Amino acid sequence: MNEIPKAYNPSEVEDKWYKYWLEQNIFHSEIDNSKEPYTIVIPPPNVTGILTLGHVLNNTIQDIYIRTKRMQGYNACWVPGTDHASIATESKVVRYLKEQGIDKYEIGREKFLDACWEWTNKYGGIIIQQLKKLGVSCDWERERFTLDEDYYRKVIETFVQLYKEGKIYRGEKIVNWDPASRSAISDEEVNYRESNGKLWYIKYPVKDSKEFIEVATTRPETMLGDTGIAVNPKDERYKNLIGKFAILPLVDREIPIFSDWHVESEFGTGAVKVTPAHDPNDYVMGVEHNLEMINIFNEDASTNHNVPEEFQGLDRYVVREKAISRLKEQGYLVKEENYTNKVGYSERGGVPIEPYLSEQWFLKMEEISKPALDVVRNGEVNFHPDHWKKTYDHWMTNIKDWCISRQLWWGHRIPVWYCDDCRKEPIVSVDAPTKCPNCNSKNLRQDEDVLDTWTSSWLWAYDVFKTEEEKQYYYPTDLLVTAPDIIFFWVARMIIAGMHFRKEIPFKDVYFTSVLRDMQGRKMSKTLGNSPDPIEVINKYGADALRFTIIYSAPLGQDVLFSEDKCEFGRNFANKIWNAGRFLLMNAQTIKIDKSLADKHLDFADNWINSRFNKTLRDLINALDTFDINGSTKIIYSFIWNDFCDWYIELSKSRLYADNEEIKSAVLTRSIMMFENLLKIAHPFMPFLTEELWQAIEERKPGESISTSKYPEVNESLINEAAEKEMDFVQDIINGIRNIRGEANIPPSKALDVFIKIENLSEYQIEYIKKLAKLNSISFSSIIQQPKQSASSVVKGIEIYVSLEGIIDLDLERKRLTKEIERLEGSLAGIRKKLSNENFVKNAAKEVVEKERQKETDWVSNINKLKDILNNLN
RNA sequence: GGGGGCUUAGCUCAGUUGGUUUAGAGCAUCUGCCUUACAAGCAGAGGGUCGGAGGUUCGACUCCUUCAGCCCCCACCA
Repeated sequence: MNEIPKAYNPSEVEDKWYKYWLEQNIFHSEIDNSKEPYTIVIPPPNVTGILTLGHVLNNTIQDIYIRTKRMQGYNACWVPGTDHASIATESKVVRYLKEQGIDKYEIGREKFLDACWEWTNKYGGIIIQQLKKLGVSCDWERERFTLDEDYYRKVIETFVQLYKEGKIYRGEKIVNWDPASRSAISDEEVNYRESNGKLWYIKYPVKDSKEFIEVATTRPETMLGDTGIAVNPKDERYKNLIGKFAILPLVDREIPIFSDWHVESEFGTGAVKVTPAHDPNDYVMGVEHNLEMINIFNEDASTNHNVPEEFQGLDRYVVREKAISRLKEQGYLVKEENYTNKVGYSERGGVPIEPYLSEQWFLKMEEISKPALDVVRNGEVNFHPDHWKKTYDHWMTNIKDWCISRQLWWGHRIPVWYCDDCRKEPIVSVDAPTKCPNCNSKNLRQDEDVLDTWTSSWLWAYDVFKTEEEKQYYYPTDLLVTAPDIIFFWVARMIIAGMHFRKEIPFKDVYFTSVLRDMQGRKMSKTLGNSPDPIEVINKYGADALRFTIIYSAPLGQDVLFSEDKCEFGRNFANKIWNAGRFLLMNAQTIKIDKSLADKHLDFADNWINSRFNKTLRDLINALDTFDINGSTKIIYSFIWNDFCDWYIELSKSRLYADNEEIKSAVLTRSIMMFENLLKIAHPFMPFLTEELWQAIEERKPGESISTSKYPEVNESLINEAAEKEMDFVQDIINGIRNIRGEANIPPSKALDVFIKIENLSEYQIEYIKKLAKLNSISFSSIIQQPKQSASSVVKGIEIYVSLEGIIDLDLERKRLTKEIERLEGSLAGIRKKLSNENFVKNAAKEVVEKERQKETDWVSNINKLKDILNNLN
């Protein structure tokens, strides 16, 4: 290695090492009973999705744990895969076909599914390739897809099992209907958005009277399906009307006026038009009061034949306009007001949902969710940050039955068959029945619907493993890392499934990642175009830089504001490590590496860095254990940059440039060994750079990798307070001199002469101070007098004089000293105030008081010395 | 209407169970440097009465109450 580029170039090394890791099969895990498993299952991205910064954050965190545990000797297994994402994928394919002039319903189920598979095969590999660019160490041999044949079967088996347990039923209910994909969706798939609408006041004539009853509505078009009017039982205004009938304008239907506690007298007019087929609340009232349920919409939310002819076949919003203008013409519209309310949108379809009465399959949740609630409450499953526990608890205790059928084709088809001949009980079976068990008819028809995507992903934590042996070994998994927005969709349901089907928790810890926002705090989204493409960022800054930056800026439980140029931070850090390596390796070309000298010629700098490293390692492991992953990056950063680069390497230079070959070898060998340690602890965060440097340090055996090297262990005996104290002292002296130099703008090329009033300084201390403070000479003795034309500093009671003959600005120096004296006097005043407070002396801990007393004497001494210096300045 | 989170330097954020002088880092700013690892760098400096008010305490960025602002989640006000 003769020429090492000055700057780290990630694009030259990343692909090379990823390929190497795959070739060496480093990420693959097999059952090994001699090792403890450490398992993570990936939150499977949508099969045709592309990588977002959210994925980057979440997969980097998983990779950090997997890589750390792998190096620590665990059998680390990270199972990757993708989700067929029923509705998301299907709507993409529908849109694509539409652009080609092809209609889903015209080509039919089979051809449509062919198109979906084609689409999946075309785009399905993209996100996987992108994840590899990020450097994640998934076991790709275990890659799974929720529509894999055997996985598909598991989903079906689960349905059948639940059906047999009596947990699944079919029923007609109001569901959230997505008119764009013409399917039911679950409550969780509806997003509510503020919308500026109107509140229309409409009067309905009361039958056999001249009176009117006035109602208010945000959705006048639904009046075509009105079958009642409700008022609060206590509302005096309407008491006389209860039991009478109103005549529905435009339709001419007689509808009953009744009372119901759901109605709030204060809102609107206090009278509510009731449309049981198109409003969940009205539905409840409809059932209680035996109202007619008139469905006025087709599946695409256009009006059907249940409305008067002039309104038929129109889009719901067209009907709204038309209804209003008719009402106006006929004098029924009283007034309209601006009104802000929340409108539910389909998460995938992006259009307002329509509450819609239809026949669907439901899963009873109450009973099966109980054990899942317990394990979170009692801490078998831990959330990080743990305040999500509350959210979880609230949802779980108010859980509703889950609508699991979707009027879609891309997914797991519901394993239910109906006999067209006897029309008895539906046949529920994993394998297709050949004949009806009741009448032997072969006229069987399978349910057209598929299952909600999440009925496949809730099995993910264990059914990604194919055999029972593997499930026994790898399950429960250790950690789940996911975005908090799928806590109900996925996390809760996985815990439910784990507890119900395997009687075991699916994972011990759940880490909820930050939500990524742009620098204005807006959520990153495709439509805003404010989300940088991670691959472009990787190409520009490097995968390691992106990984480190995003983790460094993502504190647990808080949103993170991110922009591409923040990655300069990570890039600079990578470059810093690169150059530290470059320095060591360049020296290794001329200085012999000799591991037998590793413990020879130790001085306090060596003891200090060992001490710092072991403390750092201890802190780092603790941070990872407590899921303070953001903190862990800070620990690594400051050790590498400040301790190792700024001080240790700089200190080692004076010994590396001396002429004792053995000392040179000892120092360089040690430095490189320390560097290797630091590469190891940084590796899970920045895998590519660290592998590149680790491989460059020495000739490695074929197949060796830092990924499988042994993670350092804390050696408490190397934690050395004396060495840290000594280092502290030397650093203070150097900083004092540097401050004088900086303040006086003396260029580093001008070597200074320094006098220190101290009895003794070791040879190393002298060398280090000279080197780092750029001194020409250093004189010390306990009787040194303040030289003329010198600047001064008092460090830990020790006077330091920097001779500045001919260049000193006495005014400036006086100012500097005065400022320092004022600073100390300020602090002293604070301490004295404390100490003169009897209660403090009486109540505070003895050590604290003692510390303050010590400070007082120290500061008084420093101040006096500085005052003398100031007085004698000439 | 409930629940949760946030508010510390111009910007983005640290600050562990309340007690090392005058609260830290990175970026940005200013000054001096191409010092043979790194200008993506080195050295130095300036910059914050920790959102407001009150309280607990010998002592509060840290604990409590309250107010204000911002953000999320949940909930059947048509």
